[in-house]
Amino acid sequence: MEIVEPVNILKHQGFETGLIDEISTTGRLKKVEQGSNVISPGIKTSEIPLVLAGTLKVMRPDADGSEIFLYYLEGGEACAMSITCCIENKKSEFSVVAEENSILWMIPMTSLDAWIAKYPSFRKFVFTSYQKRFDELLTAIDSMAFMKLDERLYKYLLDKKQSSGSFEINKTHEQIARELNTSRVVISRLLKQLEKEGKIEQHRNKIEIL
Amino acid sequence: MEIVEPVNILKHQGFETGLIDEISTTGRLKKVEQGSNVISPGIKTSEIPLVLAGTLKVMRPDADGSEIFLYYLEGGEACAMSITCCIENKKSEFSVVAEENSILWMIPMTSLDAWIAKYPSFRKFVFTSYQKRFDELLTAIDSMAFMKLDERLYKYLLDKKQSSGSFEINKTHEQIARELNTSRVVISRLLKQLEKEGKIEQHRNKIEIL
DNA sequence: TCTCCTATGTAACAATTGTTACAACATCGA
DNA sequence: TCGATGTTGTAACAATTGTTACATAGGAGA
Repeated sequence: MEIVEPVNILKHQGFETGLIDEISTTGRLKKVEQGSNVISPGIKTSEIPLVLAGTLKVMRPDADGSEIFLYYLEGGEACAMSITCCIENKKSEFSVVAEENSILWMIPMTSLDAWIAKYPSFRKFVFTSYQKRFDELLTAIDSMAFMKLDERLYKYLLDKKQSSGSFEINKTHEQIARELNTSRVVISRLLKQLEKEGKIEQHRNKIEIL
Repeated sequence: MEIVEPVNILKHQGFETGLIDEISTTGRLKKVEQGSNVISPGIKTSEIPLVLAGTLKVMRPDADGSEIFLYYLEGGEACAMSITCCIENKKSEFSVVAEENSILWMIPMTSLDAWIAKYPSFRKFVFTSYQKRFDELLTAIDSMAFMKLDERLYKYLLDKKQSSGSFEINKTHEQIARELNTSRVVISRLLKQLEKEGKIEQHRNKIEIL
């Protein structure tokens, strides 16, 4: 994986140098492997993950173990839901998993409130994060409320392509089915249909977007 | 409608007296009639509505005019999505309608950033608002992803009872169908079913929760 | 090479939700 | 009182999605 200098990502957010200093000295670097949990549902966290490299996947679990895909967090983005969780000291009601090997900067929540009060750029950053996540959740709601499964599936594939920058998606039908909260057979059926329509090509463990 | 002294609602949020003064002098009172639009999709707003009395209904529109119900805003609550909208100066991607005759305190966005920097209680208020709305959106997602329509409908009725404090719901099948993004016939069918199960009683333009 | 395991394809059927059409009934105003 | 309009009930059918069962194929490792 590309080696990332945390400070560059922070500068890119338009943070004041004082803030960058504070973040650099109070946070810590964390590397996570693909598939590993960053935040588990039902657990209190005291750190906010800021993505330096890689991609995190945010999921919503329900009572009986299934999890539905919500959105991806990419470079420069922080998990807005963690922020409210931390500030309110509540258990998380979502899960965050590393979609690829990723590098994170973990920001302890103790400093958050002070930074929000002190640095305009940090306020801007936090509110922009909220705005983005609201948009993502609303988009997820749109998909579920207004789109049929075949459209949702195709949108899912395009989102994945977008976030990974690759035309190839290395997932099984089973994995996709779980993220869209349906069954494998249904996904196989719809993928076949997308293939017939010339939108994708299928290989073992791999789907190619055309 | 009950007459409300704005200051009491503000005090109830634990706001500092300085903040209460600022809000009282920079905001304005607004009365809205049941059914009237408070925020329309695609429009920029420069004021945040804070509910003093009554209930607002927040909806998500899609391209072809249908709107799905998201959640209610009740006394003491502010519209979190308006806050990000205002701060980012973006058009709203949702609509807010008065569910009953309501009294609002409109807070101009110009002061927001300063108050967030200055008043800890206001930061707390803003982040609590965000937390609540995230929760509501996640709950809406849960409903759509994991529940069948009959359960969603019953949950909708119970939510409505909860927010209005009344066992009677004055809505037609058609209205309910629109908010749940389905058709009237389907709602009639399911309401009949709920009636047979002894969960509700139906009258013209009115549903009674048992 | 031969198994074993996992991934994918497919058919048949069930359940849920959506659509169309029409009947029955209440309410309101002419 | 008499339409006109809006609300609800119901049947029949279509479309979508979910489930079960089994077949086929590819790859990993003994």
